[in-house]
Amino acid sequence: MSTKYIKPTESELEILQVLWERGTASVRDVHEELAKIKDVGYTTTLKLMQIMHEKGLVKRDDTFKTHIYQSAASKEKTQKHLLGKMIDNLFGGSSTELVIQALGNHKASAAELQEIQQLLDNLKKQ
Amino acid sequence: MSTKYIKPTESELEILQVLWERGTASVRDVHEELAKIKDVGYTTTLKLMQIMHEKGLVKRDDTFKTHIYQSAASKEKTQKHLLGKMIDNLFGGSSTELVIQALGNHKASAAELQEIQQLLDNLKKQ
DNA sequence: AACAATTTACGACAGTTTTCGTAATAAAAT
DNA sequence: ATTTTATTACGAAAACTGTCGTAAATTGTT
Repeated sequence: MSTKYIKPTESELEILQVLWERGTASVRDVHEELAKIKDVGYTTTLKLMQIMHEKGLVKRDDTFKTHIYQSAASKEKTQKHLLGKMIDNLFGGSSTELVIQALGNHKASAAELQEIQQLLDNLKKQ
Repeated sequence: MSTKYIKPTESELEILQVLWERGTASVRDVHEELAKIKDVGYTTTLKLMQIMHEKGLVKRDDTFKTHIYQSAASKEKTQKHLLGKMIDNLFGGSSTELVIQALGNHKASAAELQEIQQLLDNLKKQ
């Protein structure tokens, strides 16, 4: 495969977040979401999304004046990639170490713990 | 607290990695470690570490000609911070979702699963 | 003391990221 | 049809990252 993975920047990730949530969205849609959490101009969001399109991070339908964007990669795929990178960079390649840190710091609800338990049981059966 | 956390870049993380491993190190020490895994000039490593010092990412003893550096933050603290950021940015604030992804993708050994199980049992008791 | 080697300091440059203003274009409203 | 509004395109600039060369300062060697 010749498709090289491109790591989204932090701002790009914020935009992808919105796109994943909505499926498809215009620049205006995305911008209004972002404006809730940060102070940024409309054309900044536009430019960012145009660059993301050049990079291949997003696809878009430009049939109509208002272009409609969507993420090129699924949320899961991106999570997997970035997580793998972080495990290598910060946790010496040990996903277990990362899991322990994640569980140790943030407290999960009983239901969430149950979910993890189930996953753990499955892994043990192999 | 007024101490704003500064996110290390990827190159800075490579340097921190060495510092965490060795505790303290000179630029030369760090550079020789990095030279094993990447092709980079000495002054590049030096400059990076100087900038890290300005940012407060590392401390140094410049009593002698050869300055001795060490990380300003522990590995655990940095892991915690970056992990938290990733959970917010990529996993909608759910550490559980991250744990599931991490466990699902990378296979852990039986011993590691046991370790996670133990941690999970502890969490359940609360 | 003179020379060589090591280290830091400094400046510069290319590439990327984030920012936004202005102009051009298209659509909608009057 | 004219005017207003919304959107895209484009260019530019500031900030940051990663790169290294050269000079200055310090230490070590002969």
